[in-house]
Amino acid sequence: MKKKTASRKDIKRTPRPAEVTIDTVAEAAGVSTATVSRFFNAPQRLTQRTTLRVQTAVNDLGYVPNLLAGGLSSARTQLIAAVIPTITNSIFSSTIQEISDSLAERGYNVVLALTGPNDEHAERQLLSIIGRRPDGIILSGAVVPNNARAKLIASAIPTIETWDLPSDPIDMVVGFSHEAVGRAVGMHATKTGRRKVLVVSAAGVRAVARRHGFAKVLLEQGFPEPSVTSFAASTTYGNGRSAVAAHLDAGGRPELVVCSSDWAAHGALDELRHRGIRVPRDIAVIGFGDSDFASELNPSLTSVKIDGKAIGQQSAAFLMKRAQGQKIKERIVDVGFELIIRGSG
Amino acid sequence: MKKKTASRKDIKRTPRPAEVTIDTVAEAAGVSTATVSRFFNAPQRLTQRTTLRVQTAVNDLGYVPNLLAGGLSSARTQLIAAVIPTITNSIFSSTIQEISDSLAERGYNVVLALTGPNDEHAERQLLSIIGRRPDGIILSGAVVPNNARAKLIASAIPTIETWDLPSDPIDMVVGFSHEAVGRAVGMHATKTGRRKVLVVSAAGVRAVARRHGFAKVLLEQGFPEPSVTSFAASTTYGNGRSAVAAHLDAGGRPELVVCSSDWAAHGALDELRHRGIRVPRDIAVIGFGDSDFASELNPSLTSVKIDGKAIGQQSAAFLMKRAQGQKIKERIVDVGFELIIRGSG
DNA sequence: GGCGGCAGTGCAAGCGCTTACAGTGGGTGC
DNA sequence: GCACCCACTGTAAGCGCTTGCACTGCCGCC
Repeated sequence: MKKKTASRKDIKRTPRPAEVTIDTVAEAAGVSTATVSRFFNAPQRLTQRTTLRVQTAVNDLGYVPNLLAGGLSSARTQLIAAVIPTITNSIFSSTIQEISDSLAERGYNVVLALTGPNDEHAERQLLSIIGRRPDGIILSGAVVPNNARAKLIASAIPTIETWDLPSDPIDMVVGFSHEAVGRAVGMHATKTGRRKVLVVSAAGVRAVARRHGFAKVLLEQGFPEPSVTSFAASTTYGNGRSAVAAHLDAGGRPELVVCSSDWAAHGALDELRHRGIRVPRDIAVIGFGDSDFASELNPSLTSVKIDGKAIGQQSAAFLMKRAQGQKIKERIVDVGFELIIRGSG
Repeated sequence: MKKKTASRKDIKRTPRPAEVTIDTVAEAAGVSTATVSRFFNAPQRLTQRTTLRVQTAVNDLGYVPNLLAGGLSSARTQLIAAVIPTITNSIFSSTIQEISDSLAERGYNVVLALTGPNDEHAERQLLSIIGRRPDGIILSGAVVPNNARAKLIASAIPTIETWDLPSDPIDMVVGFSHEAVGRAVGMHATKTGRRKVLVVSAAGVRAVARRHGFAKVLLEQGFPEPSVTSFAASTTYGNGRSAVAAHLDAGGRPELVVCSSDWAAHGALDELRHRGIRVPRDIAVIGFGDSDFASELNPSLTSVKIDGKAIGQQSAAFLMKRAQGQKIKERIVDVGFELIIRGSG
């Protein structure tokens, strides 16, 4: 539908509150906007004299470049999205911290997408994240719904799945096999001959994968199926305590308690001590995560160490390579894990 | 400098990889871009028929609106910045989580600015955050350098200082008085008559404020000055253990150990038990933060409860009010705290 | 039958940057 | 002395949205 329209040149609209823009600075410095832009993005291209003039104008005006405009124009947002279930007690925080630390000086920021303890908000969060056109997306512990997965792929945003080794990766992967962790713990358990096991586990897919790997080894070695107490979200100190208490009260007499987090293991340890049960003589305890306190407990806690910081470093390196337009041949990195055997068993 | 330039109409530039834009959708749906925009931002303004056509086009094309462009155009980014020292073991995570949770369904995302355990990166991070033009900035535990403070004010971005009650606020405040917390703990200590105190404390300004409030009350009541063991960053389980161990080994015989975190208190508790010292009979222990495990320890831990979630809720409410253009009269909210006295003293 | 009102939609001017290309001027080689 | 280069700097066309106004057509009312 065509219609004749008056010229807009002379139409007054309510203007939005003026902002100090690159034009303001350019005028003040007596240069073009391109030069001001270069001052921030390619300073080595300017003469010292020009640099000084722009610097002065920037300081005088207190100019802070609008990264939205810059990002829109350059198609580089300097934004990395971190997709995790929750930020509270997150085992992934070391990874995020490392990514932020190693990329901050290049001007990157991390934007969070919290998908909820059970991925309730995964789809909504991912859509909104894709809308922000980050230069990279780090997925940790969140399950990506199919619809979002398709959009993620279509978006062509570099994506890294971490803390796992998915069988059908979206793009890049930096992680380890939870199944293998479970098997390693299982091997250790069978080696020490502890037949009756209580597993205190979260219900998430990774915790379940570890549990399966663990149980598999036990069964293969002719050990009985372990008892399982499962919790909806990630396991806490309180979960560990109450799970052990309930199990014992119900007449369970385990020789080993395997927990899906060090917190839970810590709670288990305290509950056992509280009941006068010796660790590891009567019952051994194994955690997961090798938290900072694991080595300081009494007895010190046997646990599985994951190098979350290394995952962050590798992920950051991947993203920087992509940012420089390099192709990455080996897109899957297994950072492995380490079973650290300490006093608790 | 004017110069004659050829018309650019016919100049070919290397085009950037095409993106599905609002124009693509508009064409596919047979409507204008304005209508597509309204489909996302004011759906109630469209007829059902139009809505359907746009919806179909959006689905077919897998269109995800570019929020950078939208933000630039509307001057609303739907981005909230959270400025905190570190994401690992952060006491502020409950606040951030709550802000994200309560604002996510309105399309907001949280972008992080990690200033470092001792605010090393505060200035750089704040500048980059201001550049992203968030709709709000939540400051928690970070000390804002003067230069950044000036730019923050000039930016006119709604800013909320949390977890403290600054004497000269930047804008809005949702917090409590650390000095008052210290005094409350001090009152409790003097009431129980424990004269010799060891304080295990972080070196940050808020922990120091609590320590001062605490010491002040002790001195006022004629108690001796407490001993202090100080740690650079936030205090850990290991810090608590080693501080207590070192103090006792050096011949200290405190009647009360006050820690600047529940982690440290937990470590202190374990160290005392390890040495066969009874809590609270011989030595009492007090923490800070009322972590989830505080009530589950043996003995349960006396601690100071801060409602971090409430801080998040109030902050989110403030931001939404501002977003709707409302003026806020009472810009300072004291959420208070609660000394929870449990078994440890 | 004419008219005002109104709901729905379109037009097109920005939002504040980046960057491909185009000038400009001084230095260099012959 | 002149042609070339090269290092800097400027010009201006977008980047993909939002939104103030304008326009259209339909309804209800007198």
